[in-house]
Amino acid sequence: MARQGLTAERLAKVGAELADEIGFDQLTVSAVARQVGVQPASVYAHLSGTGDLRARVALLALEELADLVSEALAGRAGIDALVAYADAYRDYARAHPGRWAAMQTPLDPATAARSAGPRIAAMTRAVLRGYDLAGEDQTHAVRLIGSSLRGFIDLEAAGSFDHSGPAPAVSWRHTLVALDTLLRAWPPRAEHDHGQPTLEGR
Amino acid sequence: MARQGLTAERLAKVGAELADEIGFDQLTVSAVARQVGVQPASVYAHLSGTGDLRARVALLALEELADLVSEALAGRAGIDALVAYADAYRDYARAHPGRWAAMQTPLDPATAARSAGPRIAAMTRAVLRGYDLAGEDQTHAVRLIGSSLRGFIDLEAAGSFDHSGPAPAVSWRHTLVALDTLLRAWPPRAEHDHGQPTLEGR
DNA sequence: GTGCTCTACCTACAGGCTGTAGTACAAATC
DNA sequence: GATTTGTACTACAGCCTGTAGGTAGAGCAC
Repeated sequence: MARQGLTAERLAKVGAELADEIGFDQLTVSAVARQVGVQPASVYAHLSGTGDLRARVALLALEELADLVSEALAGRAGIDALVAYADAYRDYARAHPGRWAAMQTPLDPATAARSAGPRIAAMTRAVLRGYDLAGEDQTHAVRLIGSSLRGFIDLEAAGSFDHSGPAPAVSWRHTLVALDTLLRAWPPRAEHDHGQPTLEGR
Repeated sequence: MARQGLTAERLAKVGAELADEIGFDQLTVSAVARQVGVQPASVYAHLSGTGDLRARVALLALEELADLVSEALAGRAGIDALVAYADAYRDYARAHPGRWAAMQTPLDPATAARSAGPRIAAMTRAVLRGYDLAGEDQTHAVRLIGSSLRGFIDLEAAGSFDHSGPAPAVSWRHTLVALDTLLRAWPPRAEHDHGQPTLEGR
């Protein structure tokens, strides 16, 4: 009855917190409405639906992560920058699993262009400035780093590392050192009996 | 009216195909019922609900992938085995996006133990037998490989590589060569001005 | 073939979520 | 105080889940 002062921004913020608690795939218009103590229909005055809600949470998460990465990278280079960059990702994902999940769902191209995604991409390339990479090699390196970090974080979040060996944090450190090693020696060369079979297609 | 001969196995198979078409997150009891031309309630005679349906699709996908990987690895070692292993993963994910997504969702521990997951894990370690890794190093290597491949495949599926540089397949080859290089030189060592800052915690 | 049993599949329904239409009431402006 | 604006409401239609209880076909005994 009394006005709550709902806005799309506030709903996105509530949605982000709720996603961290109950999981991004459980995030619905109804859940947000319940959380702020309002009827579901009222939310539709500010959001166009569940898809809109989730996209806004994703945008919010990208902004937050971009800010954290930006802060982490300040004044660092080489492996220090790489570690700071990677830790910013992993720390964020662990602290905010719902927002992390939100960031993984593809945005439509127009929205993606307006998001903080490009800002993050630029910082990723900035990390690689500490290494000696030119042209396409840089793209390959960006993709390798992105793949490894995202894969590790997803597997850790899914609990895939829970039932074996040393703590994930130890493997994480090894992974970062390994990536640093690779970047310093880029491009990698297959030195194998058969020559370079892997670059010949199948 | 006429009997369809529904079974849990057949429903899981239909579910797998449907997931590839409409997306794993759109896979519901209702959708499967529609697909086989039956009332939703009838499906509950064979499955305990949407969760059960999705878990069965995941198990089916794990079996399929395990068979493919097993076949791909036969008679190969070293980088050839690594490439065959990785390509089996990527090919499967590209051919069956819904089943790939199904495999990513965590199963409950009891089900996971009975799945083809352990079989796949054993084959992953088999790939590493071509390299000289002992004890914990092997675990770290398994995790790095798993992370990199899964991350790459997920990013490619999400379309993250669509708007830049060379074709993903090119980066994929580079990634595999890079991983091979790393495995041959394992453990990686940080050779940096500051010593080994990354192994000291933060 | 008649009757029995099992079970596959059905209709009907309760409850939750989405999204739309139309309404009441609070706040801001004049 | 009257008007305007917009916030939040009730009511509803539609789809999905999952349960309860009923019908009919398949296989078997005789």
